[in-house]
Amino acid sequence: MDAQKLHISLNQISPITDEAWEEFEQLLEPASLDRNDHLIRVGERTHFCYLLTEGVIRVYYSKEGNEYNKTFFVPGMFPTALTSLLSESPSQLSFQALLPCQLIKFSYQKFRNLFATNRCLETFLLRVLEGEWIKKEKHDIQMVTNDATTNYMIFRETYPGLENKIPQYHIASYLGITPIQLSRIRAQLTKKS
Amino acid sequence: MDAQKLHISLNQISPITDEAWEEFEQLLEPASLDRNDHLIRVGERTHFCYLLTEGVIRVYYSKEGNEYNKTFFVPGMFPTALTSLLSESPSQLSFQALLPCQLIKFSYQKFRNLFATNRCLETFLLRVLEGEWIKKEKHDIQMVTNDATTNYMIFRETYPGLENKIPQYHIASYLGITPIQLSRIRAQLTKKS
DNA sequence: TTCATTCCTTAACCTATGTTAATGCATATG
DNA sequence: CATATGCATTAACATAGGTTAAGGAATGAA
Repeated sequence: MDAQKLHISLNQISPITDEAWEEFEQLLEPASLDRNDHLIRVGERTHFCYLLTEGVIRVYYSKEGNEYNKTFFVPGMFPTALTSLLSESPSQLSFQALLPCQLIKFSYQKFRNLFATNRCLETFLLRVLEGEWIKKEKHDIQMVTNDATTNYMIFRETYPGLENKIPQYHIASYLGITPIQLSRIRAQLTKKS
Repeated sequence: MDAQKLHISLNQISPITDEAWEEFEQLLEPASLDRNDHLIRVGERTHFCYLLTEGVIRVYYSKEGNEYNKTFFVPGMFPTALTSLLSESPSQLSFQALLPCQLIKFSYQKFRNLFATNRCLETFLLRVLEGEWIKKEKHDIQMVTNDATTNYMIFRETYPGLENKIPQYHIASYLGITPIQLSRIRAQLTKKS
């Protein structure tokens, strides 16, 4: 993805002036991950924001040896450990590439330094945080109020094509069920149709 | 709660200079709610931030006639519809007093207007958002990785004394189970001890 | 006091999901 | 090619939790 396309794409979230963009553009660096590489591991700190342009990343937390997938990032999203970044504390979550990934990264600190002269960037950040918050709230409501079958169907709509690119057990973990139960659900769905 | 005590208390979240406090203090207004009154109903917009000084407020979402308790606010917390406030959109959540409540409220817009001259207030807001985010993340992890019995015991530690002040079915809803199941859990816990 | 309302508990039964284990099918590796 | 490894499926059984329904304690109103 070239810089101009990126500017247009980010503008849709919140307008960024040409002057702000010129400064911001200086901060951008490409990054890439192999399959199964970690972007961030639990307990690590991060000082970068990321934008995913290619691939898939899962976010998960671990407890007593088990892993729980919390969400997936697909191109256009920001696979950034916000908690860690904002509060300068170790991440409670891990971010792992499930497919080879291409990203654009930039220093959060340097980004913040631009706020003084470019208010629109601060507004942009707030918009992103709002968006994440709203998305999370919606997702939470969904997960609680629906059964696993419904959530599986919503998953398929939300991430078209993804179910064929990653192992089923990652999807099961995301749905809060075992791979066995997911298999039962899939069997039942194909039987019905 | 008088203004000075409030300043000291908020200072612990993020420092607020005396000058900033003097301006901020002008915005504060008292508010109160009777038991079962709503602070915000789903679909409404809000333009105020609230600090709870007395009482208990539940946050819930509704779907197909059912209500799902998401969290409880106790004194010292900010029962504010952040999503609605930040993005100026209707709230997806409702806020209801479960006991008579005393609050302090202030206009979010007027508060933001102070940012230009008092950077520390903006930092304060960011700290609060961070805190909410981190708390939510921790809570989510808890709810997913534990069974209902464990979460019930955590509830009792997190909100000491609360379980005797509000109906059990609100607690059950918070735990994601029916009042019947909560009753079974309680019976089992007393049997064991 | 009596009656109604609210809410907690208990029982009986049912369903979704977890656990363990066996099978089979890919794909990778010697 | 033969074997190993990773993953999805299926079956059999166990358990947590939902549903319906009934009863009883507390509270408030007539």
